[in-house]
Amino acid sequence: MQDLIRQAEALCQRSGMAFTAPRRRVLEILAASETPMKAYDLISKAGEGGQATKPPTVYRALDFLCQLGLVHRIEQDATFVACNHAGHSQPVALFVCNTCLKATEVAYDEVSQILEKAAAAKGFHLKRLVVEGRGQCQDCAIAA
Amino acid sequence: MQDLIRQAEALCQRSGMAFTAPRRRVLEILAASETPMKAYDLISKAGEGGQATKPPTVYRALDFLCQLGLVHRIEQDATFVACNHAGHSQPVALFVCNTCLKATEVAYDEVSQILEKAAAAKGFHLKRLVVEGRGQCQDCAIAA
DNA sequence: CCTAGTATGTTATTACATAACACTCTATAA
DNA sequence: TTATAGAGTGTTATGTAATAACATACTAGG
Repeated sequence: MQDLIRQAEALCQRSGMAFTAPRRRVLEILAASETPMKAYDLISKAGEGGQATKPPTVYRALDFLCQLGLVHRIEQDATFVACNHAGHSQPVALFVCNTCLKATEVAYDEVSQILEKAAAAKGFHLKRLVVEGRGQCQDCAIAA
Repeated sequence: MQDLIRQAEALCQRSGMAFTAPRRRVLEILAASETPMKAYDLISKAGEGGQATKPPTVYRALDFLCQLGLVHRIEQDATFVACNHAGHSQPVALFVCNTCLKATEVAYDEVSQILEKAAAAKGFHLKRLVVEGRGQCQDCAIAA
């Protein structure tokens, strides 16, 4: 997790972007969380201790972090999760466990090629792809 | 489009579910729309002419129609679109054009198998899958 | 030093979705 | 016939997600 922060710093430096306090704070909170978080939980968490934090501050940080690929937004339920593969922004699928709510990240290449072809067959040129799943993770399967 | 309504009626009859007025109304509006619609546009559209329609009425109808596979929810932007392949609820990917906003539906099988395997490799058992894309459709590519 | 660009702080509002409860309708079994 | 269970709708209110708009601060280049 400290790792992730360092990666973020390095990434920002390379691309000439500022890794400012609110951005760091949001990433730290997400990195420390076991499960994806809702924006408003992030907002209240970010406000603990220090000064109150308002929605736009957090949403702006999230936009920034998502663009860098350091954070992913899970569209299904509007939650946010820190990314493992910081930096190399290959497409990833996010699988969320219905029981423990943890997210598993899976890189795919094959899939995106197939989908691009399938889209192309209908004349559609794909720019962005969202692949998400729900189900049961290994730990919860064992526990059950 | 009349077709879709008839399919819906048949589908409901077979499964012993009621194809009630609000459900029909919501499906009609969606089927008549060129592009996916936001819930609140649906709500105000549904309220035109007849009596005012409130959010829960429409959301309930949408839940119902989504469960039957007659309507899809596009998670990226929280819109809803009527489905072509009523009845046989195979997994579909939805590709939305950034220009004209129309949605293209593409069935996939291959992809879901690959993703299931990829998930299984991490011990994850997949139950539901969301595949969505953004890009440019054929018509808009030609126009540009 | 000033000014353009980038980022944050703050207020207010818009958009998306559901909880909770009362009511209606219909089928079925006493 | 009437009771009652189930499914569905109507309505009020509220909860939750996200952004518009504008003021302010920081920093680097002319």
